[in-house]
Amino acid sequence: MSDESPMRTQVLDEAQELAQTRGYNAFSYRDLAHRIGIKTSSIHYYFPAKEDLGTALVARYRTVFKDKLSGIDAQTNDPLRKIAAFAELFVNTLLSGRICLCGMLATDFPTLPETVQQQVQAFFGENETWLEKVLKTGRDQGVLHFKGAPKAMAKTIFSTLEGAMIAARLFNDDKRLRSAADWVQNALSGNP
Amino acid sequence: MSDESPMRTQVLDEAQELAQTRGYNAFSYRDLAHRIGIKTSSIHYYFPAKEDLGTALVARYRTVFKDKLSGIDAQTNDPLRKIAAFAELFVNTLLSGRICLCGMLATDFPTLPETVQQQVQAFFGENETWLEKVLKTGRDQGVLHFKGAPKAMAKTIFSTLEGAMIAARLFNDDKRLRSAADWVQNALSGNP
DNA sequence: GACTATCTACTTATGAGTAGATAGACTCGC
DNA sequence: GCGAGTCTATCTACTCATAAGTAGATAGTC
Repeated sequence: MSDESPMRTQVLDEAQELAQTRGYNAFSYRDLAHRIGIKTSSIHYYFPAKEDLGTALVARYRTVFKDKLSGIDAQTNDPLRKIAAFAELFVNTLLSGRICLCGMLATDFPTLPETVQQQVQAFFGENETWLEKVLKTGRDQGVLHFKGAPKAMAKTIFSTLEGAMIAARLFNDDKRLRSAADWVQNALSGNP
Repeated sequence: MSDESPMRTQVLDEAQELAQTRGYNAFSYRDLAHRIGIKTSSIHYYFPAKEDLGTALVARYRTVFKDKLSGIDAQTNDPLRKIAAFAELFVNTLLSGRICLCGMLATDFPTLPETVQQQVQAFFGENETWLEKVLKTGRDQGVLHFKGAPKAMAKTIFSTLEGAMIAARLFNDDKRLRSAADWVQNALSGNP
């Protein structure tokens, strides 16, 4: 039952898609089993309880996302470009017909097992810390312009992107997310 | 079974609280019945199917919200104050331990009955139309400053507030929503 | 023979919804 | 002004499907 088992990965993949489109409470082991073509008991073999599946799901998502942030850092040093690339991650997720996994789970929050709640909070924290650093550096360099603490600004930007994703899907309109992302960049770059 | 039946209202009240805290798929007629102290069949008497309950819920929410917008319009003509009062509606909801009903339902969107989906979209539309008008007037008067179409700006502001509510609850931190609201106002008022 | 991965077959609880009984209030004709 | 029927709101008692999880058989692999 190694972490790299193809079946385990497939279960996580399908679970992630369902969680990103329907939410934590709106998919079941049954749904997963049907999609994959196995029995629910086989899923219990890899993830004894749904909590285990949820935890593994967000843990993997966090890892993948951290790698993407590292990718951005490796790609450019320009703070404004970093913000643009960050927003692009969200646009790409939306274009694949999904919402950010942790955006979905954040609305399901009170119904989640505690270990999953902690993972979701950790995801938000990591992203906001990354953004904070970019914002601070950018302001120190004089290329980004905003009032108040970089941490507060980071939280607001992250919230805006998460909210815009949800609204964009509601109307099946990517432009909503795009224009939210543009607004953020415009405001930070100090344009009127 | 008139719309003003106290029991019907109580069912809607409890359902709304559950929907605003847990989401559409995470509450049942059973939960409702337990809370109120009646049997599930009594709820079916007022709302034959969950879809009926969901539709009535959002319909009522829209009406209440429209009244609040009218209240703001009656209270002030200053566009910036209107925006502030609008944001205040969200803060108050959050302080009562809830997320905007339609923010919750927007993430549950693909799992909702069609009639409920339409209601949720209508709610977003109404709010954004109201905001759009305020933004347009404000810019024409020279008191609000932003690039692009008022409609696009309205959508972004609304998304930001919805997203910030969700994130604020995740960390039980009202300040997240407050600082998002402040940022919106700052950006619109043309401060750096 | 132990380990891995899967299956069949089950349990217990829940969810949405239906059928039909009942008790009390309301009303209409005599 | 009273009784027969009707309406309102609730209940009991079900159905059928699903959800999460368990026990234990089995077949292949190391």
